[in-house]
Order: sequence, then C-alpha cells, then structure tokens
Amino acid sequence: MTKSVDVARMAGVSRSTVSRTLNGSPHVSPDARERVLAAVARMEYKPDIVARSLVRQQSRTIALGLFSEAEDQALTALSHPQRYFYVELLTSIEGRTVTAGYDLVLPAHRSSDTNRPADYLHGLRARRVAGALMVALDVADPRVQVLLDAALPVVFVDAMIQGAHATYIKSDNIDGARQAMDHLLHLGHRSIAILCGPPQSLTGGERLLGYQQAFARWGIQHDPNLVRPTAHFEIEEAYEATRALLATRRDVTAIVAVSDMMGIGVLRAAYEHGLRVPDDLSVVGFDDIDLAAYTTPPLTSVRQDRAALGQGAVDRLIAMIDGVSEALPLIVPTQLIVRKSTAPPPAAGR
Amino acid sequence: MTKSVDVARMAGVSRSTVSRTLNGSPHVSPDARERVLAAVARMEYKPDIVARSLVRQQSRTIALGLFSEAEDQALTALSHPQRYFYVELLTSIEGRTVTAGYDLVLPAHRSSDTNRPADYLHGLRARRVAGALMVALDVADPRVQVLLDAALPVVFVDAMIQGAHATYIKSDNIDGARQAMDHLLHLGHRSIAILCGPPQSLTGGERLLGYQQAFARWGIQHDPNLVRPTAHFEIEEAYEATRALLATRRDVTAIVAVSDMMGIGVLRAAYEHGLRVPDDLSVVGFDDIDLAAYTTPPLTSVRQDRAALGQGAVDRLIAMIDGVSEALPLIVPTQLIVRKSTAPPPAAGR
DNA sequence: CTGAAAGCGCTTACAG
DNA sequence: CTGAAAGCGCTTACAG
Repeated sequence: MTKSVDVARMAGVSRSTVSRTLNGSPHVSPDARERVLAAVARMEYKPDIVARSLVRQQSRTIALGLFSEAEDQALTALSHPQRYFYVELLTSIEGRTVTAGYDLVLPAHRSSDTNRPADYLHGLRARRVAGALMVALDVADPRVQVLLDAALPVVFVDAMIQGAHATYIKSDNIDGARQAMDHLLHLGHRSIAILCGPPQSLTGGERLLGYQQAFARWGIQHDPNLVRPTAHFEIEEAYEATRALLATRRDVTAIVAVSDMMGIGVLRAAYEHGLRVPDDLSVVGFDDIDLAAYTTPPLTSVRQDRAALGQGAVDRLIAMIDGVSEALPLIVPTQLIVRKSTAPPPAAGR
Repeated sequence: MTKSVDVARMAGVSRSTVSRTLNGSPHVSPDARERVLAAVARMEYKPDIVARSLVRQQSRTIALGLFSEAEDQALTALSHPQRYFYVELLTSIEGRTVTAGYDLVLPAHRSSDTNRPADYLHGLRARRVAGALMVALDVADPRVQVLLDAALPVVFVDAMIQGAHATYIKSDNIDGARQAMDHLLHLGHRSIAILCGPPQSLTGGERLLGYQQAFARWGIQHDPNLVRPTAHFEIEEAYEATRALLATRRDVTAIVAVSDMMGIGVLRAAYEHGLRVPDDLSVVGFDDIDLAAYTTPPLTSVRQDRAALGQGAVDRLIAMIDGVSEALPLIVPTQLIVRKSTAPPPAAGR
C-alpha cells in the first residue's frame, strides 16, 4: 500500500501538505495542490482509514442495531417472515449510508453485551462509530437508556424514543390505517375486523388507533369484538385468528391486517374457508412489501415509504453527527396502494 | 474512555503487561495477570479497536460484498423478491461473523469503485479488512479478477471461483434437483416441466442438469420443449412462462421451478388457469425460504441449508485468515422438503 | 502557504 | 517475567 509519505515524496512536498490537500484545507497553494493530486492519482493512493480514524478520534462508520429480541445476532431476527419489511428497509438504509461515504458496521459482540448494555455502548465507542441507527427497538430494550445517556448521535427507526442526542423516524401509521379504512368504508363495508398484532406494540397500536378513529369520523359504532390481537405479527397467527373469526362472524366482509405477512395468512384462511377474495371478503395488508404485488390476489396494502424512511434516518443521523441538525423526529407519510384484494361487500352478505 | 495506561496505573504495572495479559501472552506472572484483570473489570476497560487495528495492520473485520448488478449498493439488489433467499442466508452469515468476534462491514464506496475494481480492493485494504465474503457474484464481475490477484482471503458464496487465497461454498444444486425429480417420478409423473431461469446462470444450470440426469437415470426420454428458461428468477416471469406452458401443453402434470419465488408465480398461474395444486398439477420450488411453508398450498421445495452455508462460509474464511486452512471449496448438501404442492398425477390426465 | 513535531491508543521486539 | 521505547499511518496545532 502506498502511504502519504510516498505521495509527499513524489509531489515534492511534506506529508502535512498531502494531508491538507486531501482534506480540503484552504491553506494549500494551487501549485502544490496540483502536484499532490497528480501524485495521488498516479500512485492510486487511498488514505489509511484506520490511521485516520485513530487520529480523528472518530471513524466514518455508522453502527446498525436491530430489534430487541433475546437473539444474539442482529440480522438473525430477520429470518422470520414477518420481518421482510425490515429487510427491505435495511436495503434503503444501506444504500444511503454507503453513498454518503460512511461504512455500515454490524459490531461483533458476545451475547452478554446486549444484556449488559454498558458493554454494548463501550463496543460502539471502542469502534469509534460516529453514530448509531437502531431499527425497531422496543422502548424497554436495555440498550435504550444507556444510548440515551451517551453523547453518541442515535436515530431510532420505527420507534418513538428521544433524547438530547437521539431522535426517531417512523411512518404515519395512524393515517395509513385511516386511509385503509376510508377505502373500505367508501366501498360500503361496515363490519370490518382488524388483526392488530400484539397489544403493547407501537405499530400495531397506532394502526388500531387509525382504525378506531375512522369509525368515529364516519359516525359508525364499531364492534370491539372485531378487534383481534395476535401474539406477534406471524402469518400463522393471522391464519388462526382469521379462521376463528370467519367461523363465528358471518357478517364480517373485510379484514385489515397490520402487516402484509399477516395479510397472507388471512388470504390463506379465506381460501380454505371457501371464500373468494375480494368478491366475498376484502383484505388489506400493511407495509406494502415487494411480495404484496404477487399474492393471490395481489394485496391492497398501506405502503410504508422505505426509501424515505431509510434515507431520512441516515440523513438525519449524519446531520446530527455533523452538528448541523437538531435531534428532531421525522414522520413519514404512508399511502394506500389499491390492488385486487378489496372490492365492495357482497350484496347478499356472505 | 478508559485506556490501557489507566488500567496499568491502577494495576501497578506497565502498559506492556496490560497488553500482554489481554492478548493471552504466556509471559505474564499470575500475580500481575490477576491485578490487571481486576483493574480491567473495575474500570470496564475495552481496548480501542481502531488503535489495535492500526498497530496490528489488520482489523477483525470481514467485508461483505454482494451481487454483480450495476447497482451502487450492496443490499439494494435484495429488495427484489427473488432475493429473499439471500437475505435469509445473510442472516446466517451475520450471526456467525459476529459471534466469531469479527465485525461485518459494508464498505462505503462511490459507484465508480465497483466499476474500477482496483479501487474497490484499495477500499478494502484501506479498511484493513481481514477477509471478504462475496455473495452471489457473477464470474464475470470485474471485482473477481482483482480479488483473485490479491493476497486477501476471500470466500465466494454461491459461486464457483477459486484462487490461491480464494475459494467458494455452495449448495449441491444438482443433487437437489435430482431429489425433486425422484420424488415426482416416484409419484408417477412423467411429463415434468422445468422453469430453469437464465441459461447462463450457475444455479439454474446446475438444477437443470439434475433434472436431466434424473430422466436419464430413470431411462426416460424427456421432451426438451418442457425446459423453459426465463430471463431472471422473477415471480412474474415464472407466472408468464407457466401460463404459456399450460395453454399449449395439456399433458404437463408437474412443474419444477428453480426458486421458491418462481414457484409462487407458478402457483398463481395454476390458480388462475383453474387448476388445483396438487390434485391437477404438482409444483416444486427451490431454496425453501421461510415463506415456502406459508404459500397456498404449502410448497414442496428443495432446501438449501442456510445455516451450513453461512457458517461454513464464515468459518472457512476465518480459518484462512488464521492460516489454519487451505482454500478448499465446500459443497453443502440439499434436502427435499415435501409439503402439500405435490401429489400423484391425476388419473385421467388434466 | 509550508514543514517539523507531537500525538491518537495500542502492540511488540528489545533489553534486562 | 517486565518495562521503556519504537512504531502503526495519519492529522493538526505550532512556528515560521
């Protein structure tokens, strides 16, 4: 590897001048700058990122933290199907991070480190990360408090956690659910069920809220028995919940699932129950993962703007790192994508 | 942040001894070792990873490289549905890397860097990565040659590329396709079509080979017209190919798709064509992504052992980094998972 | 504008 | 076994 002293020699200047040129210092004569740049190009010199990080006491690196589960590994949790949305979100995060000139690092740690949150933070500091992006962390996650107390810039994605150096970005779930409900109500549905996921979850809770608000706004009394929580956001749970629902409630003409994967479970239960979607039953999913366009029938879904979420998270974090932005939350609009799984309710009832 | 000099002071030894203790040198007296360890624990000392990397001229970091597409970003390509398998594979890679004590880094780069492969390599060197894991790279990818010429340990995942310091790991695709075919042939199918993906692709090609070999072994003449390539591994292409196939070939009773996502496209086409799966038509997918268990009906699929693939890749790479292993390829067995999408062919034909 | 020097926090021969 | 010293490759006040 060529190093700065080699470049300096070739350009006939000192290492200081090489460094200044590369770091955009105004105190370099045009002549020197030109010679340095020529030498850099000739020798294909790239500054040693490790050495630079050491002296600057900061690396151009952003740590990625995921989820709250008792899993040892970050991405591991993604293997559950209901996590495909987050995968697609990571895609957007990764793209933005990398083109912004930051490395994205998944820090090594022993499983004990996430249990001992101080160790987790130490791990980040030892790596000199410039900031951290924490995706879908539960508020009760032990890492949260230690992160909030630290001076490290943090953006929580899909959570609502704030601090002096920490903020969050998330989709407008309430409005998304409202759009879905307006769509169904306009089509003429009145007996609309919702599979709302775990009662304590933020996204499930907000989407349920939008559901309830829509009824209120339309002046329609809604049946609390049509609100069906599930333990997680699993396909299988949605499938079971739908079976139970369809078995007892013949009046239901539409089901809102708070994720697309759950929507897939609903579709399967409907299919097995002998109901045609959308003729007999309308189904709305949430997230609009890529797969939603390919279910049978293609799923009407509330789109979370992954590009905006990912880019927003990264840009806000980098702005905080650079000190040009406050730690302010960002709420990203959602949009209903109407496909083939919704239609007016059957005239004769089911 | 506490540093080694603080620990040294508290333990009443020199920084050298602190370092030796932490790095497992045998030349430390039990007494000194104990005092150092106590001080480390008390002060929650973690060695600065950046400084350590600089002096060791190597970081405990593994770079992750993905795909060959003209995409600027690595994970970006994953947003296509057919890439869910790789996502699940990454999960396994990440878990193993992180618990092995290595950071996984997605290196920042300008898009030009992948076009100028020398720059890409320089980027890795500048980060002092210990090795690289390249997933699903096309042999023609410009980075391949420069990586092969470098002394950097590299493991190619799902590719067949070797060099002095480079090797690969992949699934036994041929045998997987053979298992799928044996299953169908045993059930009594004879007119079996295959959607084999792009003609030049390694995985598609190998799976096609297994398909052909099975016919040969059973002594059955197979109809080359039932081999249907698609431009990529897209759901939509499989859907279209199946429509075309079903429209003209009423004799076909089983379809093998070389990915689960393509299998989903087949299921949809069959459904729209009014065919019941598996009564009228059997369908086999490939990869066994998590979703395969949740299609309608659940998809029989050839499982790629993601855990073995991911762990094998990481372990082999680390062994190469540590100099305890040669650059030898690894072929991971596949296994047919029989679910509900396969059954004997209809007695009366379709 | 420019260079010599100090320093980032570690590790590792080198003496002892 | 142990410590003082040198060095990893940069950047950045400090003089000039």
